[in-house]
Amino acid sequence: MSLPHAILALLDFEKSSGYDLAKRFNSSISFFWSTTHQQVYRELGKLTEKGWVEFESVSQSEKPDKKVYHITEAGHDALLDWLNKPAPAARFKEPMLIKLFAGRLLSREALHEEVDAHENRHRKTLGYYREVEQRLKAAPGEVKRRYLLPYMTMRLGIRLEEAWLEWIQEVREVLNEQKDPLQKD
Amino acid sequence: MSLPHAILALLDFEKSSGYDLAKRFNSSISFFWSTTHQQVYRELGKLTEKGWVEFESVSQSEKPDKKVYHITEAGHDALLDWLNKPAPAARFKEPMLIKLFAGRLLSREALHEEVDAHENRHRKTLGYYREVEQRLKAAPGEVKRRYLLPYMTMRLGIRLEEAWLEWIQEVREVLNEQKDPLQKD
DNA sequence: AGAAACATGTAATCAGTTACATGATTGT
DNA sequence: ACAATCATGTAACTGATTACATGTTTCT
Repeated sequence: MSLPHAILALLDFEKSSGYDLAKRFNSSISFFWSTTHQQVYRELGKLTEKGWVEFESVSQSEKPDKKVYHITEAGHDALLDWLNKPAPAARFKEPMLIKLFAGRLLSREALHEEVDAHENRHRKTLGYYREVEQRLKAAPGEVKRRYLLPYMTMRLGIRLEEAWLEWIQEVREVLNEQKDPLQKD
Repeated sequence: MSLPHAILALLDFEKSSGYDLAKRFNSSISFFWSTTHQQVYRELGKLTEKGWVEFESVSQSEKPDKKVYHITEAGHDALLDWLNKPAPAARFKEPMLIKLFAGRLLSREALHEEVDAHENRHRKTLGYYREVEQRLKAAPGEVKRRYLLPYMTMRLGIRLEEAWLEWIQEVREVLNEQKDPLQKD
């Protein structure tokens, strides 16, 4: 029930094509909402039927046409309605933690590999957020004001990534038996 | 593709009924995998057909019968196969952050309400984890050894909750205009 | 007396993923 | 030559949620 409203929220900021929306989902806000272009196209069809969005076909020279969607007044109202209700519960599914949970069935090497892979992934993501952060800090005042709350969502992303990386260090120490976290020492 | 393996991982630790599995999902490991009893029952049916789990009906005096499921050798093998493959990607969906992202359309009061509700939720969860942590630290050595890696997954839960709470403070300061995080001062 | 917890499930629907399909342009 | 990016979509399937259904015991 949140995807259509996430799309409306993005379009309310800036009109864009389905393809472009999918990209926005999978770059800037991927850490709290991700999806595929297939789902976006399907959802845009439903939103068009409801009259919450409309599109103009833009023919680009030498490139395939694109449909640039924008939010309508009815769509804006629907978004406001949704925003004024309490947010649905979060859903977090992390298969890697199932592996760690049952990790006593794996070799130390296999566990280290998994942990290394995750460290790379999280370092990369954190690096990306910090880049975006620096770019935003260098932007004009009006942009900063407009993007203040979207930026705050990214601040959480940064804090969560930092927490992950600290935890990964702790796991490594435990795997190497340099630390026994359940002893009260 | 991870739920059946999450069930196998839990059963590999300790046999239990469908009802009980659902409870285990929604208490100890809910922060990285949650589900409903309906889904668990359906999945247990499939796992039984595959021969990866089996059950015994236990008639309890004065209570309805329960089916106590345990993992089979084939199930253990299937779990090991899955554990030896790289973990699928994580999925995190947090509707509250959609609200904050589009928060410029809301009143300051509405935003504060949402933030307060989240602070309560995360404080409660963190309190619960810390209780479990204290109980584990007081447990016998064999229990500690057995639950070392499951405990490490909870350690991440603790760190993520702490990160959320710190971030919520930051959001509050920004909403109260006590802080402008995009100024490089 | 009523609510919550114990215990199991079916049915219907909704959300999300994977596979397939097409065709042009740009970069290595 | 080959991969990647731009740009759009359909179809099939799998995963997850919500509503419904039943009956007991224990707690307030």
